[in-house]
Amino acid sequence: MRVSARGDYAVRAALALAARHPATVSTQALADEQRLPRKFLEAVLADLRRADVVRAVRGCDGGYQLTREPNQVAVATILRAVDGPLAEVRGMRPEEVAYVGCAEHLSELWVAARSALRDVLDEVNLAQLASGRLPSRVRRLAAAPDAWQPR
Amino acid sequence: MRVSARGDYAVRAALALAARHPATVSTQALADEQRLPRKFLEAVLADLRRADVVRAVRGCDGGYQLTREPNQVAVATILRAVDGPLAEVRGMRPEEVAYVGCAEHLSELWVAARSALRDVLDEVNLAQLASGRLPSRVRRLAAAPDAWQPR
DNA sequence: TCTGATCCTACTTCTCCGGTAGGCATTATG
DNA sequence: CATAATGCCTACCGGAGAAGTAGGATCAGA
Repeated sequence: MRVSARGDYAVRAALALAARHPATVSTQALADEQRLPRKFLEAVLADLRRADVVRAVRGCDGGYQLTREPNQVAVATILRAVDGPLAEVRGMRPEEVAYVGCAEHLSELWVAARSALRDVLDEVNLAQLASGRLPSRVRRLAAAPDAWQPR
Repeated sequence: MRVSARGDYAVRAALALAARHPATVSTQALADEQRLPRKFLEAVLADLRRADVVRAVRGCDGGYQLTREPNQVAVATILRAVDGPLAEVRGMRPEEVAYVGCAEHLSELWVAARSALRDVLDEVNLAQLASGRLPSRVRRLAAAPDAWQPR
């Protein structure tokens, strides 16, 4: 799982918007609050707008606001909007890579891995993440013995 | 989760080696069997050798063999050997990214996602994958309602 | 009209990815 | 000893994407 700077910034900006929902917040304010490069964030927010996650208000006193309630926006939705699909194998979707011989069951593994990812990222929304009240299954994953240890 | 061509090829080559374990198999034979570009596969196998996943036998009739039994080699081990860590956020490990304000709980989410990935990729080994006898938890993930549907 | 926003296009710099080429080192076999 | 098959090493290439940056056009409220 590779979360790019775009993905990271997008989630953080969305969280900042969720915290002030339904107010309108400018790029500058978001950038200051989360210490993000403003111009780059602009491009990221444009992605979120095209994906209909946020709405833009132009002109003086403009900015962005979430189009839905924070508890209706999954983190996965944001990540998909700025980076592509959650899981890819050689640039293709896991279910569409074909294997021969002893590798035949490999697609099943990739699909299972994606499914595991979805069970986390599609099930956590901005309201939960902002408040720290994550679903119990997710909390259990993060609390696993070596979860915070690198491998 | 982004599995590169390197990762995909590495797992498939390892599976082919597992199928003939403990025989020695040449790069050419592996490439033919799984239809992989031979020269590129050479570089991938070099990574696996440096990670001590396979042993190389030089000279005429040389090739590669697994250093351990197929049921002792996790898929995650192979992926880490050729692509880096399973999970990265902005090029860093999930546990070492720091957040301020309303994004404070974000690391917990990243760690949970990595943990979910590990629960799949670290728990499946070459013997299971070659035979298709995946752990029940993994099979259940792949059998989930929309697991094979793109999102 | 002025000001503070978003929006759009373009550009840069750097790194990685996928792959290829050629030659050297090693070893079993005839 | 010669040969052929193999792994090993270095170098190279073209394309794509990542992470920003720059500058200006456009829009709306005071």
